[in-house]
Amino acid sequence: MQIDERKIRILQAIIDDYILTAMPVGSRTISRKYETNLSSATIRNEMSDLEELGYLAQPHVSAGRVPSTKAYRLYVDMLLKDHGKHQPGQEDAAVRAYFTERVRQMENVITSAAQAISEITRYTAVVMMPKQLELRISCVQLVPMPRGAALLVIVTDSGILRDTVIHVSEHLDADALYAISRMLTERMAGHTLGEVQELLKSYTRRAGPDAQVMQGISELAAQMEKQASADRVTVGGSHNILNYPEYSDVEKARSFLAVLETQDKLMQLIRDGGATFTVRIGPETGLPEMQDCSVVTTSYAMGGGHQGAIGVIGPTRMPYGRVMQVLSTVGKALTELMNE
Amino acid sequence: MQIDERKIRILQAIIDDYILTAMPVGSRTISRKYETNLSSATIRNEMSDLEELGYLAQPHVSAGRVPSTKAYRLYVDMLLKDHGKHQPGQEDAAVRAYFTERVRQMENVITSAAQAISEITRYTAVVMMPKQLELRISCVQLVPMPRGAALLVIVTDSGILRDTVIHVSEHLDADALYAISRMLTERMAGHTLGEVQELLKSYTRRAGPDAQVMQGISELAAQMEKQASADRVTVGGSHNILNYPEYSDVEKARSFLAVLETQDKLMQLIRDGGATFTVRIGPETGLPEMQDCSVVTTSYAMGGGHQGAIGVIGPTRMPYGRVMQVLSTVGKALTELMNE
DNA sequence: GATTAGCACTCGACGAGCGAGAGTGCTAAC
DNA sequence: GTTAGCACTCTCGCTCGTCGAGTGCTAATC
Repeated sequence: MQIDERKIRILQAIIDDYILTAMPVGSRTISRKYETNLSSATIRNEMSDLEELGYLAQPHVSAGRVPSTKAYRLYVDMLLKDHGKHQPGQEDAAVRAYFTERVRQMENVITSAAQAISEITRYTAVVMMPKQLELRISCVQLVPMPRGAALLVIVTDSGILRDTVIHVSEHLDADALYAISRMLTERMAGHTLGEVQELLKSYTRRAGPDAQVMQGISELAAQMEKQASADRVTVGGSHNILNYPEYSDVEKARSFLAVLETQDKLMQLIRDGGATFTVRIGPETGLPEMQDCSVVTTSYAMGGGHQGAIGVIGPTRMPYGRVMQVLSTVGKALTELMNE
Repeated sequence: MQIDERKIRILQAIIDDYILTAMPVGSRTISRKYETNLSSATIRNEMSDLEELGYLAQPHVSAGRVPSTKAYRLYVDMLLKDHGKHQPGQEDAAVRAYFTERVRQMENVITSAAQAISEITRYTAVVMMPKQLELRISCVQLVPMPRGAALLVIVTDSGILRDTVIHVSEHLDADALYAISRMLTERMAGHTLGEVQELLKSYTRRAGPDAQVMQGISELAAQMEKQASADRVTVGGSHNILNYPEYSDVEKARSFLAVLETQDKLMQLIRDGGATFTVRIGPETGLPEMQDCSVVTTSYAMGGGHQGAIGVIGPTRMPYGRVMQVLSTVGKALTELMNE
């Protein structure tokens, strides 16, 4: 048996309705709401065919039909084909506004992006920031704090900054700290985090008034390098999942949330699929805990040819079109932001 | 009728068992596990008295007893009285280690603290950072970025830092930016955020090569002031609540999580209760959504006489002793950190 | 040959009814 | 004051029967 144009139309209607209601769809529903010129009996025959072809499943004999993974696959593939002629949707401007509104600080782009996406889509969002080797120091600054403490700030050329509190001699006043900062910046600017650590090894060995400072820098640099040398991933709106009836079981919700807290599983979920959209449906995610979920991802460009990824995780029953629209808009905005 | 020492002992046993199991406690359980020299019948009589006194309730006639709000109140008040002689518990060192391990960066103390507390206690943690009027600028720094962009960083004396990306003239190289940074810092250091904004108003009006920079500073300062002038509160481990059977109903869990996302309700929950411990049990929280929850809070000292608050939210059935122990330890550590 | 009306059939949801078990309250004895 | 004994109550889990949604099949119609 072959799938023809009418079968596809009906399948689409079933998926649309199921996405809306999360309830098995009956033949009468389709005949009344979508294909008004066909009787329920006809739809029934078509549905029976579609089931035989593997696109539909019945939870039990007297329930309506539910789309299978294969059906979603078809549905998404059709969407993806259309998506080339991505018309800047009605929502586009709103999404963009909402997103840029939220992302102000360089340091928090990732987090803000995840939050924005999750709030717009009402699903769970993940944003991945690729590892950055070769992070170069741009500026080192000691900021005076009360009682012999100082805030040590290191800024890199890509706008990542870290700080930590260190102890310094009480004799050093603001001017002295400033002088040290200038000296440090001059000496370290342009060097990678690794080089700086290497450079400082000799210092820390011989004791001296600056030893504290140098050790602080060394530690902070090490920490920054460690953080930057791994892909980092943030999650936004993790408990949006509770809004959907497929997760009205707390146990399921918990195992879902557990996955989100496991870095490497999360990585596996949004592992890069190329420049354009990737959609993993149900079992395609590769995680048994995510059987009923789909993951839609796309990428954004960081400087230096690196690629980050953003994605949405939700029930397989997801308005893929809308989600892709949002992701695409945010992805573009992120790319611009990173390279502006 | 009066409550005597034995009644209290029995009540305590009931509460302890209920905290452990979350199941109504029967007379036989107490007689076997806690008061082995008394028969279940005796316990039954005592329980009947305790119920009359308002300390116990029965979900239904043939179920065991469940402690009432009043019972928890008594229990907690006794704990609080004992807590003066706060023996540095066995866990103390571990908690402290775990906490300091997590809190490295000044900028993220609040978030890290919330996470640490929630991970240690397995409940939901809230950390409040009091508003800071009079935030003084300590340092302004422009860090070169590719293609006519620069990262503007402002650091305040209390270690808060914010950054934003601004456009600058392409003619300005690293040295020039550094010179500007020095000039800016010299001029602004020691001034409050408000003053700086005032100061800059004149600048932004007359156009010039620096107008971009000045406007950037002004905007960032405004943003920082806005953020700092309100009490800020962060939540950690929000979905720990799903681990407890009283929230096995998704609807309840959702309304719980909704409260956590509402700043002012959250504020209301941990609004300061003085230097020492405050425990709000069930209805005492003042929020109908939190009927079955208790909130334990304590405070930590920031510089300048300001007080922040940290707290734990969990089911009324909570090991109050342990929670207070943890909060006390973390509170002290925070105070030290803030004033070191 | 495709579409449709009609009808028997299937199966889950829901409520009623029942027995088992847990735990109580009361009484009488110690 | 404490305890053993017993009748009583109420929930939980089970089965059973009814209701309704939705199907598949057949025969009639376009």
